Amino acid sequence: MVTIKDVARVAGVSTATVSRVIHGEGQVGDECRARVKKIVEELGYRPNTNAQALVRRTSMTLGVVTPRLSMTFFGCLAAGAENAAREHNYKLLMCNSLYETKTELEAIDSLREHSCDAIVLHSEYSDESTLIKLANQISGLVLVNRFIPQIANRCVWLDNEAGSKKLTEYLIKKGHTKIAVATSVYRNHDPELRLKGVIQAMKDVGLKFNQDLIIESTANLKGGEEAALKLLEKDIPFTAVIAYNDLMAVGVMNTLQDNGVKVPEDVSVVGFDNLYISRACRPGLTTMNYPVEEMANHAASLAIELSSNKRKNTNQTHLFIPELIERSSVAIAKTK
Amino acid sequence: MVTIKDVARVAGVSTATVSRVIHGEGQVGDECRARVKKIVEELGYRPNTNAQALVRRTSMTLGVVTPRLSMTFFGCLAAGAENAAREHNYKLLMCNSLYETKTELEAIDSLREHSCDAIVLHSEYSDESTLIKLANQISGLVLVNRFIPQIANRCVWLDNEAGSKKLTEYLIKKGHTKIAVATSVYRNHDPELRLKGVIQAMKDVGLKFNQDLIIESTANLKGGEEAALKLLEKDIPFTAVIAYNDLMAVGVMNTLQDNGVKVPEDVSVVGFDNLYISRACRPGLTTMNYPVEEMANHAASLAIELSSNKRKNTNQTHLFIPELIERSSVAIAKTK
DNA sequence: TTGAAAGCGCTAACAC
DNA sequence: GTGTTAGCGCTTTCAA
Repeated sequence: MVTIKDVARVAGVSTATVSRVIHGEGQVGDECRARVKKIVEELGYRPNTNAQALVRRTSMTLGVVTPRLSMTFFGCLAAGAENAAREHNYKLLMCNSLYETKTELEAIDSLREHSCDAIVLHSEYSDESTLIKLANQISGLVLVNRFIPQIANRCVWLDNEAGSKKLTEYLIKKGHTKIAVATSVYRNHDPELRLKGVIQAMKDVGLKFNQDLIIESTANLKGGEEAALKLLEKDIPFTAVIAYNDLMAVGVMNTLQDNGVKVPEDVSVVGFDNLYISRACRPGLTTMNYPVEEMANHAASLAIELSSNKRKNTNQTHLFIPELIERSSVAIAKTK
Repeated sequence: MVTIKDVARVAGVSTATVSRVIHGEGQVGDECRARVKKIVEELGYRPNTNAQALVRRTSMTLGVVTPRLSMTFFGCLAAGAENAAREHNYKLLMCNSLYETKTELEAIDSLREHSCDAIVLHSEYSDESTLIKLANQISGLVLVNRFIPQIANRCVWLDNEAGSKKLTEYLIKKGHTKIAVATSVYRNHDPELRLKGVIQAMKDVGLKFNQDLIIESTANLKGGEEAALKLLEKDIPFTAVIAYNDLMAVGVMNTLQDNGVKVPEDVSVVGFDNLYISRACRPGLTTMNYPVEEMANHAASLAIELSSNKRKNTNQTHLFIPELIERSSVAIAKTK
């Protein structure tokens, strides 16, 4: 390993001078600068970031904590963060929290051991007080999926409720009044907010939402399949189903079709997130776009700037609005 | 930030003793050990990993370089690596190479600056000599998708050719003889190997492969759609199409069906990878399982053990065999 | 414009 | 059993 000392020795200067040349700041004579640069090149010298982090007390790394990297949604989140990190010349440290508060906290601790002071966190289960405490301790911590008023400027979030409301209004405009909802068994933030949006939209036009048409299931393909089955068993008429997310929606669509229910002719189905899968399934799924990658990019930049004091903590929040993606899974409601 | 000195001062011992207690090795008196442990707890002391990395010359981090984290396949790869990293108490440093050799090399350089000496690399475009050189420089470098004989023990790979052959044999057994192939425009390793498997399987039973039935396109959903269109235009009879991967296969299936071709009644379609999408699409896609997560886990462990000399470099290679996943996209060939 | 030197937080001989 | 000490590779005053 070639160190700054090696470069200094070969160039016949002090390490301080080499350091100045490397960082392009500080006064260095032209001739000297050129010589050092040449040696750096020849020797293939690259500064050791651990040593730099030690003395600078910051390591130019961005930590990202998400539940599970193998889920497309979180892969996209990580990709967005990576992008921002690269632009800022930061490295990306990744941790899976596996949907557990304990693992999540451990991940953050281990990130801090690495002097990693910019952190983007997607936390579903930790409670607000824990998160607030954390945010107050770590100036570069940014949440990417939740809004907590006390730390508004540290939240990059999507208006789930408004999105869900918009989606429901779209369905109502198409004549749907008997609307079923396939939601997540874990009724935390997002599921609850999205459900709220549905109910509000219906209430706004004087429709009353039938609570019996709420089906709880796991928030994935299989959960969607199971939800559709349960729904069919109930034998309550419905002309549309709003799934918590795209994965569930596809499961619902498939099972409905397998049971002779035509989508969208008999029943319309919509999802949320606009994952790759919503383009691939048949019929193409109408859904709300969740600009995760863009949001993660924004969150990562924010975290980096906050942690390096390039941006001061204000009261501004960072709200994104989902937009409707129309495909082919919705039709005018049957009037019978 | 609380340092080892703080702990030492409060506990009335030297930093060496604290260090011994932290790592549980070296002789320390029981009473003293207990006192130090208590103080560590009280003060919330956590060792600074940058300082540790500096003196130990190794940073307990695993670097993973893949083309693009937002692609499901690479997300799964990263998840598998994360798992192994966690087990070894390593951190995970992620880089996107964006399918470019230059970015890839930069990523590896920056990983090395971090004293990150265990690296898992999914490289599609770099040439063998570059990779061999790299592997010889970095003892903890492991390739996760290629086999290069000179560095056999550093390769964790899937037998693409055998997998593709097996898949083709399955199709032949179902009576298919007119088989089309939708392959990637970038005819590097995997696509070439998989194509080879197809041709070999047919040759083995005395069938000759019609080169006109090879369609090149991008290796994603859209590419599959385009490939199907081109195939239809050619107006050459075929009863099955083997797509380079699941994404293409789904595109092919959808476009075929949109054009009135029934899958699998008229045409059978198969993919490769066994991504989530192959379960979600209709009909369910018959495909070869690519155990990425497991392979990445293995590769990461190997990289870590190699870099820390816990395992010595042998001539053993690390080969995985894909297995057939039967779903509903294949039927007996029509005899007409 | 350049160099000397202190020190970031930690580990590991070596001494006692 | 425990402490002293010399660095790991780098940055950054301060002095020249």
